[in-house]
Amino acid sequence: MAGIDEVAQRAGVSTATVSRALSGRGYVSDATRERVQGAASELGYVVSSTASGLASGRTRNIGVVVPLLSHWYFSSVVEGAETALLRRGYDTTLYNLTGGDAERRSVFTQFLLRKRVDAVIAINLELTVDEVRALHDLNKPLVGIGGPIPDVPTLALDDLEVARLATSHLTGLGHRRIGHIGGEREFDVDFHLPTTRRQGYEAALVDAGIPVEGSLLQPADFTMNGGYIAAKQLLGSPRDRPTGIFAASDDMAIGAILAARDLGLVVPRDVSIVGVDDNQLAPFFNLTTIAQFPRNQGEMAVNLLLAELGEETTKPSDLSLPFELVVRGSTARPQE
Amino acid sequence: MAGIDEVAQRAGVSTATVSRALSGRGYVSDATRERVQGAASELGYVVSSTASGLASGRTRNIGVVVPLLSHWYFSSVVEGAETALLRRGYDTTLYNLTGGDAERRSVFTQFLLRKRVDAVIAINLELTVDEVRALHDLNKPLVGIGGPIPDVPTLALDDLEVARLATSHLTGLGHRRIGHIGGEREFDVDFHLPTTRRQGYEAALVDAGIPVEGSLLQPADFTMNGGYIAAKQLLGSPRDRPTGIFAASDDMAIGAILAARDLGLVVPRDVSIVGVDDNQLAPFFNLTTIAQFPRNQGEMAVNLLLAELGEETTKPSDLSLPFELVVRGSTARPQE
DNA sequence: GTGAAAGCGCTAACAA
DNA sequence: TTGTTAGCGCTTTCAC
Repeated sequence: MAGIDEVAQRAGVSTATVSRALSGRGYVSDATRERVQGAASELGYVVSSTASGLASGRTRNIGVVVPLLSHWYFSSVVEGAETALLRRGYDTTLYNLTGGDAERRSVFTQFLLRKRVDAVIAINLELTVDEVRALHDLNKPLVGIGGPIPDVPTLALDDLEVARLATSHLTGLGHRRIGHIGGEREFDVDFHLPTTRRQGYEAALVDAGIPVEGSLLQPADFTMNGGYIAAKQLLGSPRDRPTGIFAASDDMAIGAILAARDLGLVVPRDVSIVGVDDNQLAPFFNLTTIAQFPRNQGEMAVNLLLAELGEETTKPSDLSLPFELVVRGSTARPQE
Repeated sequence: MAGIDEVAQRAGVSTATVSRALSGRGYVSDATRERVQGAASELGYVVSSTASGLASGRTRNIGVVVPLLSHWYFSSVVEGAETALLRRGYDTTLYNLTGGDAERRSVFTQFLLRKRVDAVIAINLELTVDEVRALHDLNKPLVGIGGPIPDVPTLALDDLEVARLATSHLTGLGHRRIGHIGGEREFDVDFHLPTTRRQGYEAALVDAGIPVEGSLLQPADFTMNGGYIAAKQLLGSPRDRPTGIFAASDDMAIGAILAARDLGLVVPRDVSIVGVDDNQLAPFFNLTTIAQFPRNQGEMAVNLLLAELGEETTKPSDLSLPFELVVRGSTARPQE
């Protein structure tokens, strides 16, 4: 494969000029630049990332670390980040931490330190002080999604407000007995998302002057099956059955819809159900939900990171992630 | 950060010996190796991948190319591949082709050619001759999943047999009127998977002496909603309604289950339904299905690829991917 | 605006 | 088994 000297020769310039022309760093006249670009493309020349990386210290590669990939949310965030990076000429190197502690340690003490990446995006990961320091010592910027991480700029959803909005949608419709699915202590990893959403639910009840009742809280594991089981519990007894349910994820909300059907209840006539995510199944189940936008989140993280790397980019001014109530057919006024 | 000379100095050897001790290439006495490894870990030394890559021509990084990431199947395959690679000390660089033609071209003419990766895994991608040649010219091995690609070893599911097995399960139970959801011409990309599965369905019918009926074929787009609509069509008319349905994916099969319920039919009493995939929702819906194992597929591809790169590994002897009938509660004998 | 030349931090002949 | 040394293919300083 053609090297930089062949391009230089063909364009009648030095290798230094080729480098400048192709990377956009330093002064090159327009005429020369075009000549070089022409020569490069005729030869099918592509800069060697290893040589360029060694000489410059920049790899044009970003590490993306996820706790899990085979889940709608994470794969969508990664997809959004990868697309944004590719557009800017960056590669995306993926680290999936599903393998457990030893794997996580090796990623943070070996893989991320071998200078393959210029910077790191950490998705829904509570990084330790040591993990952050190791990266900062190497001068690798770090951006988080799903925060907060000390000393790391982090994009985060305001889960309290998300839950409050979802629940207020129900109180606004006139519901007074509202159940909540989520918030199991056991699953309270990841920045206490389940707990925070439960608190948002409670805040909305308080806002509406409704007392919080322990019996209306059903812990679940954020799966459809978990939501199904929890909803059966909530909806099973005919007396003082809730007329509305706020589930902390769409999967659980859909499980709740299916549980309601199995109990002979009609949604939303007998019970209104609202979720969080707006995942790919939500439209099919006609689910009212609080949408979040994972692809866009990945892209925002990229913009934030590239700004730290000194690239020209539209740095997000606000680190709070957007969300939005999407009203579909699973919620309505309660029956008289 | 510590460099190789510091390690060499601390261990009292030359940099060449450090390189050999840490990479495992070339002779080093056990005593020396341990001394070097000790020095390296005390200093927190990690080999620079750019320097090592430039000098050796090996990057210890594999490119994984997918048409789409935010789907259970693809994210699971990538997860399996990434885990297997990480275990072997390799990084995984991800290329998602969702962006369209221009993006695909840039990936194959720029990104993959900049020598960031040693080899490439292509998932469910019909590569062009040019794309394959560009990689082979650079001496980058290539392995496919979901094959066949000319000149490229490819792991593939025998879709004809998968569909035949699913359908035979129904004929074996005594079903004679069996509908099929899938096989829309429009979606017949990706190595004709939909068409092949339809042919397997037809083959099983022929095996059982059952004539193929056009009215029992319902095209759909492999989504839950598509399966729902198709099943409504198939099950809507009470006379000569099929007693069994083979859907070419679990998502469609689940859509069919929900359609049956909405029509007042009980699964499997009134209609048996079988899918393909064994995805994360299948157990919840108690769906009988043909399981495939995407994580394992990613791992197999890695083993195949590492063998081509000359690494010690258990090279898969058989390029056909395993599948398996999983009988759950959505299939039963037809009613008398 | 462009060229000459000195590295970037390793690996791999080759020699010992 | 280990050390010496010449690159790997670029980028960047400095001089012009």
